[in-house]
Amino acid sequence: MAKKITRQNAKSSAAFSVADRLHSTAIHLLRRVRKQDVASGEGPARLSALSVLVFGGAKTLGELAEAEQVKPPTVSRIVAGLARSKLVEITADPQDGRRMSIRPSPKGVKLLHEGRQRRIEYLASHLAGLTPEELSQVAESTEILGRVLRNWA
Amino acid sequence: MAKKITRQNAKSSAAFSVADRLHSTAIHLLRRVRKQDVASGEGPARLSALSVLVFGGAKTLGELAEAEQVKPPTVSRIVAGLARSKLVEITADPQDGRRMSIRPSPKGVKLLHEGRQRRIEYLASHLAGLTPEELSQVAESTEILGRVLRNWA
DNA sequence: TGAATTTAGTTAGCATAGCTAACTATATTG
DNA sequence: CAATATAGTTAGCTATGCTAACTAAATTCA
Repeated sequence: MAKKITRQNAKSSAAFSVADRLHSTAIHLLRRVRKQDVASGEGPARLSALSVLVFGGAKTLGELAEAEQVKPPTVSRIVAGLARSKLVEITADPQDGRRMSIRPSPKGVKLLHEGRQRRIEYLASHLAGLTPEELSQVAESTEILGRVLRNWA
Repeated sequence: MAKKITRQNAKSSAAFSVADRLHSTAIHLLRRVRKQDVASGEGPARLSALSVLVFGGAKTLGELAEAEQVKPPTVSRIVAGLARSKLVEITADPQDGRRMSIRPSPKGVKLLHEGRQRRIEYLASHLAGLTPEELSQVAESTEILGRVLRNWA
């Protein structure tokens, strides 16, 4: 039986192709960028968590797990690593003895910004060949995907 | 000393912001998609390597390492895992006894396409809220970044 | 030709990062 | 106050990245 071509099918087909390429591109882009991040001495999960803390402010372990979309035991180790490197400061919640408040330390803020700088200079040097139009298209697309992520079920 | 504002600075500044958000977006997007890929029973590195083999054809271990931007020992284990799951077939190069030729098995091709289907349906359902214009903007941007990756130093 | 070097891939051992299951300790509820 | 729920940790598994040191095959060259 022949498949009926509808607007919905056309849309799904476009999304199919976009999603697949997006996935592959994201994987390979991160592999490249990760090589710059090794200079920070911290792994990607720790840098990502630190970034959430620096830009989103103090969080409990559970909130951080939620934001990072990983399970509490995983965050527990990530935070332990960050604390060992003195990149975060941890205080107990005086209202609730089970909760902890995790904040970036000045050292953590500094390390994150330096890493960001390195990463950007590296990426920017590779985006140098793009026209301003292309660059703004990438920016626009990133904005769109960021919105999709925030509205994710 | 005041910083001179030039077209170059403006461009760098745009690239700075784009690169940073791109990085964060890529990380969080992959975390989401990865949850779908667990259904395949194989990890992200194996699926990525398998994808390279399915779409790029047979490769030696070294070529695969090059394509995946990881070191030979890492690929060695990835390929061993794929072989254990019967997703690739390995033959010795008759010309050079040191080399191996790694090809996807029919089962590997099937698994990759099924995973691709699952991933796309999942992603597509979340891209459903986008306008056709937004979707094509993401597609365009992915195309641009793919080109950047292929021309990477 | 045969010894030295180079090349392809493996093995061993380390760290990070994800998970589940089972635990501790604190809060809340009945 | 006992039972239950919640926050986080610990233990132990797998996967993925690395470097250093190894094996085996091919190539170079004296």
